[in-house]
Amino acid sequence: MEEIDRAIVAALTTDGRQSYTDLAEKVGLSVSAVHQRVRRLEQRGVVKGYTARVSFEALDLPLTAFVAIRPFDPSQPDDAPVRLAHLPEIDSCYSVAGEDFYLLLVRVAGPVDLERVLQEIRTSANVTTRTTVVLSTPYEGRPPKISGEPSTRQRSRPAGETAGSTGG
Amino acid sequence: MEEIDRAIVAALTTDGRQSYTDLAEKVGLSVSAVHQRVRRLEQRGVVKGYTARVSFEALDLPLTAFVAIRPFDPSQPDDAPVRLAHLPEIDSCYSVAGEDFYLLLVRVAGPVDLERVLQEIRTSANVTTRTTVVLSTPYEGRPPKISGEPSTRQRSRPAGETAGSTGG
DNA sequence: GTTGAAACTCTCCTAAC
DNA sequence: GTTAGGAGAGTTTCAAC
Repeated sequence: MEEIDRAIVAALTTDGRQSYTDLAEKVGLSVSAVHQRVRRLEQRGVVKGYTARVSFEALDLPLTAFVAIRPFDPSQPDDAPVRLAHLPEIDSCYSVAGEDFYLLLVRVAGPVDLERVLQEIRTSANVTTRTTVVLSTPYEGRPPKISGEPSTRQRSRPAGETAGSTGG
Repeated sequence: MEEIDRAIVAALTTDGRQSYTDLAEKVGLSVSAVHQRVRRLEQRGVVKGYTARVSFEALDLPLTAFVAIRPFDPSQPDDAPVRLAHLPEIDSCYSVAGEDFYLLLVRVAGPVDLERVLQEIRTSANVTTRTTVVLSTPYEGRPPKISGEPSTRQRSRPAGETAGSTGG
């Protein structure tokens, strides 16, 4: 992807609601050009959507924790993500390498809710849990690398080949 | 916080760029009323900003990993977050309870970059690392609980007392 | 705290270069 | 890629309830 597109994405990650006028000024293009690039980024799925950054403390969810889970019976079908999807306290679910199967990020009001959610996780997905409580969050969800020129970066597919493109 | 404000926050978390017209229709208020509530939520810091949700694969950052760090010398001043802030590959930094001091979420292009970032983390903050590679992400950054009525939720401070309020 | 209307800005499309 | 124009929609403020 081009450098100017990365700059647009970085700007939209910092402020997803800024006007195309501001965006155009930041990346040094006209409003029309920026508008067209943003539409293309959205169509290509590079920009998947927009969301508000919220204060979880203000939402009465001051306690964050990571919950590593592994199944009681590893031979059973592994559908923990779908079995846990109904729990609104789970912010994110990562399938991970290592001893654990999944790593969950949960946000609750306090220890009492955490205990309840852990019980619900265990019973819903038939798993054991190992919980790491977050004490503070120095930073979270920072904008991705603005990066002008990739130097040491390896590629996952041969150069010149693009996924899903047949020439149109 | 009121139920209607929570509904607004939930809607903005799902789509941070929707118009006040749509927002008003969803929560059953007029456009002006919704607009005023959103402004108050922003001023109170409940809504801290807006950001684009991006595809890290499309940004050539397909490899996500959790990096748990702990210092070589625990007696040294603990300023790892600031010493690591210059690394754009670090998405989030959590101070955690347990054996480790911090848990980092990093996003890179591949194993080669991961190795480089790990070395930079170790040298920048004088820490050891234990890395957990993310294989896939079933879901991430889900909207927080919409919640109409808190039942089992405990409070972190006495009812009727609000932080920073002296009567204004 | 809510409503409705007016003024303004921005988005979005079109056309020509 | 750029500039220019313009219709429509959305944002923001204002006065009144």
